[in-house]
Amino acid sequence: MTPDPTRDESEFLANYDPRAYDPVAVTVDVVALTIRDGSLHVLLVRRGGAPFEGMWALPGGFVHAGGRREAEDLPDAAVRELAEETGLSAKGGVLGRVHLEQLGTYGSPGRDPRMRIISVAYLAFAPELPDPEAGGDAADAAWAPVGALGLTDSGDQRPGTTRRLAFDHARILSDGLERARGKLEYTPLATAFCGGEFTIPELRAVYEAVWGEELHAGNFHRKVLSVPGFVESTGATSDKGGRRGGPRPRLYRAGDARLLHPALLRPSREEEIR
Amino acid sequence: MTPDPTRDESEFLANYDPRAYDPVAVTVDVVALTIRDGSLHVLLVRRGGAPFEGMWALPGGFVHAGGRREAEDLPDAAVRELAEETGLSAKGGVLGRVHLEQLGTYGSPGRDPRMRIISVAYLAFAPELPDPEAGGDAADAAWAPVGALGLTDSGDQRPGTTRRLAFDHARILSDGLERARGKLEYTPLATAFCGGEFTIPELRAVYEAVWGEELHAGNFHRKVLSVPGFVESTGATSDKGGRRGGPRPRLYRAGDARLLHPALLRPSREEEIR
DNA sequence: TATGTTCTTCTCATATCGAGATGAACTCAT
DNA sequence: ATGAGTTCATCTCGATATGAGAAGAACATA
Repeated sequence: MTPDPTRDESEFLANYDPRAYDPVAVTVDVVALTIRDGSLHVLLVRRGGAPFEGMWALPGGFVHAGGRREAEDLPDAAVRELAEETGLSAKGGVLGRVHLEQLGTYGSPGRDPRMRIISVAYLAFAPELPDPEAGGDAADAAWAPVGALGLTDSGDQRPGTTRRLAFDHARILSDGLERARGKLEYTPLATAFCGGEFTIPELRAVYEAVWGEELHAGNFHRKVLSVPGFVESTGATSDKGGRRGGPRPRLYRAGDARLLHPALLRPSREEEIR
Repeated sequence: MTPDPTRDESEFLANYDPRAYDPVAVTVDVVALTIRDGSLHVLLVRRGGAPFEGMWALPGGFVHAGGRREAEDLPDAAVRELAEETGLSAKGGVLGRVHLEQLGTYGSPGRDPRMRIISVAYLAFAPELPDPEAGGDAADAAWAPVGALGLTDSGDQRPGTTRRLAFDHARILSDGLERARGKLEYTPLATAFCGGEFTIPELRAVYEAVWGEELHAGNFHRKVLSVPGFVESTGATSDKGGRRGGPRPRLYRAGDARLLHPALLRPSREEEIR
């Protein structure tokens, strides 16, 4: 995409001093979401050092920009920090199936007391993962139920919430949740929260956990099967019925659709329209 | 959002050396879109210096991070660069009504031959604006018809295109166009391309220019009026008929909706679903 | 075995959409 | 001034999608 510099530019580059620009650092932060016990959880680490020591934060850290270490791309930095701070291995299995997308960039002056820091936030959807193990700069790491973090619509945390989030991470998490809620409407990404094979009720549980409201089981079932490419049947049936009874649901896997058409709109949008 | 550092942290900050991190610079680039003569145009500048001297690029530049100059927020930097390089004044009038939103961040190693540069791209929707005047680092500035840039789906430019784009700006522009196309579906942002008062056919022309396909006039009319809060009537009527005839259309202004419900879906989505 | 739960498929009324048609209002060329 | 062609605004009609509810079969648990 970027052509090689011409010979004229080589001369220019030889005299170029990167230090002539303002000092600024770039970090990545990851909003990693999963479903545990039927409710939405986010991966958090407890900070082992200043600033905000002892508070909880999104996993993340500085991007290797290319000074002493080898330059790494932004998504690679996100996966590396996720692995370093939580022990969730990127190799093959565990992090292999996660969906990773860029969420947004947060760079207000003063968002980090150390210096001017621009943070590129990533959003990850993962099926149920094992408990994380703290590493790197993290004193602790855990899946935290999103509902217990007391997030408000404005991106703050309600007073009295036990796990306080460092920096502007409450805002980043709020933006990530809203993005996730929206993406479930018009993309098949809910399947990224499930394993390789799943049932329609399991898929419905994902929607209910992310959207925070119950859905009409019959209509949801009809809708999922009527959207082309959303899911495809495996022919098999789950070997167990539901925990509280009911017939054994059939098994499906993710289809080849990249967009849901027509979309699966959440019921209670009326309020947020104006 | 970010609490003040505690006393412990003040001590930490006193010993903190920003230079310990890799040298990296942060820039903003702006994809400014408008409708001219019924087709979609993007604001471009011709580079006055290396690298890529003489090629066209999105307006943008380095963020004042807070070293010698005062630290500025990212959206402020976007507006400032837009004003500096194109002469479109940010004060009050011209740039006052533009919609600005963050598009994404581009930071692959090697995207800029000078050093590791992380670029935060912004997307701007503007009503018809005057011709820009080159300033700052720009040798020239102009509204370029998007259709003449030979953009492919993969974010490259077709060979033979006259105006070649520097850096990865073809990719950024492609992403911005796709974002704009999608936003028109479920938000009332098409009104940001119109003036304070507009007619339904003018609004339809915006959709047709951005989506690149003709719409059914009757159904579009019914849809716009049926979505609550999309437009509201001024009671007045345009003083002229269409250029090629027809009755004088009625005038409307933007309503108070922030989301279109139900959405206004583009017809030819079938292809891009898989 | 009895009871309650859940999966899956229907039904039906309502809402929305795509395609086409119509009449009135207007511009432009003759 | 007249006629031809264009466009606005509204309506119709069939096809499709949606929300709410119902019903039967399969299953877990007591």
